[in-house]
Formats: sequence, structure tokens, C-alpha cells
Amino acid sequence: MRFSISVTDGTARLGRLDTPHGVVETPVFMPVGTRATVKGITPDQLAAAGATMILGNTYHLALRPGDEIIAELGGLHRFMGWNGPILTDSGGFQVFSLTDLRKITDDGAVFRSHIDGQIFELTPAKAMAIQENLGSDIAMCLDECPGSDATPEKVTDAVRRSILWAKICRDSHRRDDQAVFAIVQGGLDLRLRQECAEAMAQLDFPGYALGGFSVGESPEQMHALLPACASFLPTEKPRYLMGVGRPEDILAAVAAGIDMFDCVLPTRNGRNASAFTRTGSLRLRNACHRRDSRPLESDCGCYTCAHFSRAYLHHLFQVDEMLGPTLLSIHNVAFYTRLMREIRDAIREGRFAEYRVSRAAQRSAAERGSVDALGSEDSASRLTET
RNA sequence: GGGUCGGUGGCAGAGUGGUCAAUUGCACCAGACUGUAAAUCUGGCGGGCUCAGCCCUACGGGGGUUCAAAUCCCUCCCGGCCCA
Repeated sequence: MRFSISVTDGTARLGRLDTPHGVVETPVFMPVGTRATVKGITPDQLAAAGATMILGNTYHLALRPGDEIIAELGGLHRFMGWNGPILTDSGGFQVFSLTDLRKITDDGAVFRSHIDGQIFELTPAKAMAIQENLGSDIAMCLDECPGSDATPEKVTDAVRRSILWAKICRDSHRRDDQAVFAIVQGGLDLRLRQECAEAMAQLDFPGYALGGFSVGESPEQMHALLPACASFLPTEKPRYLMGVGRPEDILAAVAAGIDMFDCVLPTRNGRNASAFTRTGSLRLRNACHRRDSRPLESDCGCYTCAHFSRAYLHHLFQVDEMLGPTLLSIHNVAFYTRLMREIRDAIREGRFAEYRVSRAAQRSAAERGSVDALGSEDSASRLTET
């Protein structure tokens, strides 16, 4: 893997990531495909929606179908029919999110499988071995990700352990067609963040991630910390903010100098009938869309917006048809990839700051306007109903 | 015509003298979702208010018993089943 930065605009960067499965322009958003599928949409649909790189997950795939089976079947790319780059998360996040089902020591994390309760042990070396079996383009170090309510002692310990594990990951990793990224922890403590980043930098990884964000802290807290946290990372290496986020979070992070993102929001919210638009989200289950012939966004150009009305999408969710989640997932992924494309264009043209401001203005103007718009639309639909 | 069982909120279906404005499911309405234990979860769902409380109208219609009835009695209407 190679990474190069072509243009900077303030601290925002335009770059390219060369992987064994293709080139990715950054800043990039990676849809999440935890279980060897970006839920609800095919690889073709994913590519058509503009996705270039996606995520898979160590923990989930090790449990089912098993990383050895995936290796036997030709690796994750072939197994799931996605030929673009894949980044696999290490299972570190599951150490956090499956908190009731695990125990952590310096050796690793012991899980009770959330599927059948069987014991499953994830050590740093094992996380590497599994990801090598999966054959992702980028593997992540096993880390410990404390929640935002963790005590300072716990956060400090998570930093210590994440560094310890990163060393083991680096030393046990074999595949040279796979890059390994380290994950910086430290919660909301800048000193810890810096300490962790410097220790990780000394281990000389090809890329670095910020972990431990969007785990319960406020968006304002995260936004405030990002510029410093990003600045602690090596300039010439790709920077990945894990699990983030909403469009406004991504804009803030790009401004801070982040290159890569992943988040379940576009696909999860899509399945749950919520569509992203420039002017805020649309909840397609809501009755106000019943007679709305407009597409989700008139200027979107995704498959969903090119062919279907809000009324139709509303109908699909009303009758619980599986096409509804699929079409909204397609739109939401397209929405995110378009956001990233516009971000890259803006950086290239040296107007990222203005772009970010205009984007925020668009949203807040819509929020102000939509009070009236929704009000009148609402009363109009009530009139037609009675 | 006789017998019998039954009629509960949009629907299905609990409750069978007070703790019932009435369990639950569906439907409906709204909200949440940030390295996916999520096509999930949460809230609302008779009306009104000076709303952690109070008032009104409610369990087919009418009447009655009782301090108190969706729950007991009488009667009428409607429906299922059985007999003629």
C-alpha cells in the first residue's frame, strides 16, 4: 500500500491510497460491511453508488463463516464478490460494544459469542492471523476502546494496552500485500492522545487511526479535540477516524486533516427508513410523504432518486417490502460518496472552508425553512385526508 | 319457533363486582440510530385541562341490583352454532 498527498487546503488533505485492489481517492468514506456484505445492497449497486472501499469485521467473520473457510474460498474479496479495496476492523470495537459478553486482560479479550455463547478468544496475534486469512487490503490492530463514561484510570490503561497490543500486531503480521494500521486511543484527554499517538508513531505503521470517538461523547467534544488529535499523527501517513459519522462530523474531521472514514449510519439509517439529504434527514415512514411525487433529492442522480418518488419509498416501508431498505441504503451510500467527492473537489480548488460553511448554511436554512414548509405540508395533507 | 354461546377501544383478543380509561398483539402516529448482537429500538395511541394530578365520555341499546358494574339481574337489538 502507498499513500500520497497531492493537495492541501489548510489542514485538509487530498490524497490517494494505492492498494492491491485499486486506487482510492481520499478523503474517502467506506461503507460498513461487517459480515461480508454491506447490508441490503449488492457489490454492483455499491459501486454504482460511488463506493470505492469498504469495511469487513474480524470478530464477526471469524465466528461465521470462519476466517479459514474464507481463506479456503479465495479470500474475502472473492468470497463476497467485491473487487475493490477492503479494510477489516480488528474486533476492538466489539470488545467495547459487546461489553457484557467479554473479559479483557493484557493477553487479549475473551468473548462469549453473541451468537451461541461459545467462548472465543481474540488476542492481538490472533486478530492479525484472522485478518491475514481474510486478505483485506488494510488490517487494523486490536485495540481497547473505552466508552466516554470510562474513568481516567480505565482510559490510561486502554492506551497502555492498545500500545502493547499494537507492538504484538506489528511483530506477528506476515502478509506484505496487507497494510496494518495502528489505532490511537486516549478518550477526551489530549495529553493521553498525544502520548498514545507518539508511541504508535514510533512503531512505524503505514497508517494511523483515531479510535474511541463517537462512543457517547458529544459531537462538540469530538469536534473540539479532532484538530489536535489529528496533528499528533504523522503527516505523510493516512489518517482514519473510526466509526464517524454524520456529514457534519466528517466535514469537521476533514478540516482537521482526516483522510478516511467509516460509519454504519448510511446503511443502518437507510434500513430504518431514514434518508440523508443536504437539508437534513427524511423519515420515509412518516405520513407526510404519502403523496409526494418528488425524489429524495432532485439533484442526486443515484439509482433510487433517478427512478422512484418519496411516495413510493414511503409505500415500500409501509408494507415492509425489502426493496425499501435497499433503495434507501443505495441513496444514503450515494449521498455519502457524493459528499466526499465534493469535499475532494473543494480541497483541490482551495475552497474547502467555504464549502464546509455553505454546507452548514444549507442545512440550517432548511431547518429554519422546514418549520414552515412542514407545517403547511402537514396541514395540506390533513385537509386531503379529512 | 326452541336451545345455546357470544357482542370490549381501527382490527384481533384478555379481563368476568372495586387495584380498569381497561393486559397483549397488529395497525396507526412520532422519535432515535456514529470502527453494526440493529430490515432495530423507544415513546404515543378515547376526549379535555390550571397536566408526577384532575375532570368528562366509555366495554351492543335501555332499565335495574350495589357504597361500587365491562363484570350480577331484566329486557330489547345483533351474530355464530345446534334442534325443529
